[in-house]
Amino acid sequence: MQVITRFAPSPTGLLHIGGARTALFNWLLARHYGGKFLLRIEDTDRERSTPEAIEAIFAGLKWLGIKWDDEPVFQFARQQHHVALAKKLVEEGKAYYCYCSPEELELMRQQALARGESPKYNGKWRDRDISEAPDNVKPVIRLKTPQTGTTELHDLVQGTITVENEQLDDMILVRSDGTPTFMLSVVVDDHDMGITHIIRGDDHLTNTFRHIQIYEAFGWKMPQCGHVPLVLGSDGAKLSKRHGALGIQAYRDMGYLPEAVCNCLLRLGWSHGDDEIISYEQAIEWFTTDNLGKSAARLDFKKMENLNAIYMRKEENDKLIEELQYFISPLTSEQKDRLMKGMNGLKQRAKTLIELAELSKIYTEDYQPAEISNEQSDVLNDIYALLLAKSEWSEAHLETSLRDFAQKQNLSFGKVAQPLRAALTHYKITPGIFEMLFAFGRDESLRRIQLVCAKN
RNA sequence: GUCCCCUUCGUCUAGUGGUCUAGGACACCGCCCUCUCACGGCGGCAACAGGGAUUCGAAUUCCCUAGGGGACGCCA
Repeated sequence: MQVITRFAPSPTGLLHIGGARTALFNWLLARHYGGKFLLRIEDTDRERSTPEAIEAIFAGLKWLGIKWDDEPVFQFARQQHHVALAKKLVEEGKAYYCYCSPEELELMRQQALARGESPKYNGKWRDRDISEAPDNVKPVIRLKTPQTGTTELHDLVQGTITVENEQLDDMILVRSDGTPTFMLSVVVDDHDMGITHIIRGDDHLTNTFRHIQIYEAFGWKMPQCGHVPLVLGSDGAKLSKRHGALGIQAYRDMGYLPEAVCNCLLRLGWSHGDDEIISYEQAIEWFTTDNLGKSAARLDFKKMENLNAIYMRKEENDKLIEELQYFISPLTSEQKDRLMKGMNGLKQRAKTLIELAELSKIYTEDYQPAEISNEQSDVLNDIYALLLAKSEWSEAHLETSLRDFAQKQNLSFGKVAQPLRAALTHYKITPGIFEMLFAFGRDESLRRIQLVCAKN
């Protein structure tokens, strides 16, 4: 049997970190088993669904490197089909019309609450004849669910969970305005799409028991479910705007690489022994629901930064320069050339692309001479003479010459390096001087040194 | 209120009855390397929520308590 998973967000806001992790898990599971990963946009809430949100979902997934198979399914377009199936259930006696008004239901809930019961529908129209229906109320369609016994879920993450059927009420399948509810649409769509495995947040856990009852009413096979705990904010509270319920786009804007974000998300609630740095390929090879954790995890930006730093160091220099373009103004070919030559030293000093962009100013900004002391100026004059005589301009050769020079002058290498650094750039934190000399090139390096010498 | 779930270092986690005086990673601290800052290397700090029970033996099984989370919409 082919494994088919899906990610089914509602386009009512940003694609946040929790949703991204859910998508990642489903994608990895499908890839692991050589199956399919489908995307379904649950746009049935016409009030809150927006084209911008749909676009943000597409863009977010693409950025993360999560590619879905086939065309996305839009749930709204399938409404007629959903309703038709609900009506079929009514004909079969498995669902019924309910004429309770919203006010009546609200009262019902409050009364149940007052009795210490869970606030649920009391089944008023379950066995009542339609002839008793009031004229002024448009009915909803409710599922006739079992009132006794239990419903069992064999969850891939949580294990077997049992709920008393009396805890569940007759859920609404079709609203009084004739539109299907989420409960109905999800089940029908998952069935029609051939979904075999669903990984989703455990906020859906109780919904799943309702889904099971709908599957049973239709006589369909229930997909395998795995409910993963939610991602919490760094303070352990539910994610809110304050601590990271940001759109995935925000992580890009903070200068993180998608590989690092995915790696970080992967380790939130999933593990493979002591492995920490896990490539997409390895994740696909290793990912199953067996090692998904059961407890909620907090998002740690320090760890995300650390991972990002690791991925940046591993990244090819030209790729990094490409990524950098997102944060800086267009580069001239000369600037690009310098950056290429100096990137090795820069990328191990930055944790994010934003920091890298900041550091890269050493090579891209206009030159500002730095201040040096008279003593340093003397040394610098000698260095200038030394370098001027050089035709070979490799890092290794420059290092040999300058170290040799320091030794002959009986100077600690710091005494040589400091004025040279100051002459090349006014930045205090920089890559090593040999790399900088190399990146700037012979002409520019000498020009800068000479300028400082002349000034003093 | 009712139901469901969770609980190992500050954080993410390994751990499925004996190999645990509990391992790794991030963070933090110290040392080394060193031309600044980093990278890197070495070392340190630091946890089985509490209480019972089962067992020769429990982080691992069971029960209770506490804490946290989730769900209870004509939202998804």
